[in-house]
Amino acid sequence: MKISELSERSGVPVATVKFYIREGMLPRGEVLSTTRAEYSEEHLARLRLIAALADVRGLPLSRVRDVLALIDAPDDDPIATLGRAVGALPPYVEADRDDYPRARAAIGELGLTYDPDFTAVAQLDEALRALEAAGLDAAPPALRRYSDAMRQVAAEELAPMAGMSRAEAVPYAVLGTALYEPVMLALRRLAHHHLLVEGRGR
Amino acid sequence: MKISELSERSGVPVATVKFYIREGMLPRGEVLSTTRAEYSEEHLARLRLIAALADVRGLPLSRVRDVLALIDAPDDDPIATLGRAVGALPPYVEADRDDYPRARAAIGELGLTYDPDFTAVAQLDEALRALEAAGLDAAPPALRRYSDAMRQVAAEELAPMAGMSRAEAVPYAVLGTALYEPVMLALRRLAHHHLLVEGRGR
DNA sequence: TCCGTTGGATAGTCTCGCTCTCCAATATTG
DNA sequence: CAATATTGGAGAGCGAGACTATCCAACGGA
Repeated sequence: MKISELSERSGVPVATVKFYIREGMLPRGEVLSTTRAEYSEEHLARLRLIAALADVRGLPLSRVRDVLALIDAPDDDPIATLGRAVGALPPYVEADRDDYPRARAAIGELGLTYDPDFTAVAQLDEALRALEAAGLDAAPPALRRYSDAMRQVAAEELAPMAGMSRAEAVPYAVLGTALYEPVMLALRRLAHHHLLVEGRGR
Repeated sequence: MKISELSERSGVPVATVKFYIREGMLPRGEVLSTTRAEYSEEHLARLRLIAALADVRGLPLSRVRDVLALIDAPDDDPIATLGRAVGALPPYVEADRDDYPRARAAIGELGLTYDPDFTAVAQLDEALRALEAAGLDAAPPALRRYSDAMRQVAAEELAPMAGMSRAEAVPYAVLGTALYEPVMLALRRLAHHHLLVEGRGR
């Protein structure tokens, strides 16, 4: 297909497609002549992935680039690759330290694995710091309700990955992490609403 | 306290504090003389709230303003106020339509309350659209694992609100929604990691 | 007394994410 | 076959957002 079709089918303006190509996020189409280049279904899928991360999740393009780079070149350790890939998603923290006291304590009490190289540890530490600063309860007992629910969810989510190659697993896991998060958060808010409305109605 | 102390205790640069005051997000201190103004603990709390929403959650200042406005002037219906307040948090959607087919179907099957005025409905619809576009499973059975977990979490979270006045409840609910979300997401990622590492170790 | 700090206003800066303009070459249409 | 439209590609330009730097007159502390 030509660039105008690619644009129509993805909903991304032609000028923006060109911009993504220039930025190296989307490969150039196969050049047929000076005024023709052919784009494949793979280009479309890639473009939709970029749009999903950038528009739906609101990732800055620099983060989208990071995620794409990890998808393109997963290294030998798929767990480490996955860790870095989901680390590119919000909330953004600089993993500059190697000691995360709040997160370490919480993770220990909750029976999870503490690995300072995994970005989620820094994210948790930062989130707990913010809770404390705002005067909300950040102690392990209050966190238990979240960790129990999340372990259950995580176990069900990982089941489909059992039969995948690592080349398939990384984009799947990144997309899944990125795109199910808003679903989960919306359902939490809807559950609050449901409980409040129900409580008032009676 | 003076502005320099306010700045130190909050970690926000003086120039930025001035900027927030100019933008009307933070009230001016009580003017004592041409070169002195007195800031209270409430100013500090407000500033920390702004910093939590803007820095930790990465909200655009326009959204922070929306949240603050709702905290400052909750209207007569606390549930509607709460709905609009959490609607100011990401993910951002314009609630322009009044029909959200995917969300409506999912909410119906999951036994929740469908209310098109509640922003989370639009957020869910958008999130499901993105899932479909990416080829991931957005059907109600796949969503069940999230809704079950979220209902359980939501019920435990609402318990402390029973004894609050509505003036207390709105900021509490907004802050809680905003600040526990990253905790929950980090724990989900940690649970994935834990399960993967554990599975590999054996 | 005198230097450093303060509150307050204005203008400047930097990044991001496009979007606009241009161009020559090629398709398409009448 | 001529006239017109469209294409791929490159560069510069732009508008929003969020600060940040400069300036200034008026204090206040040593």
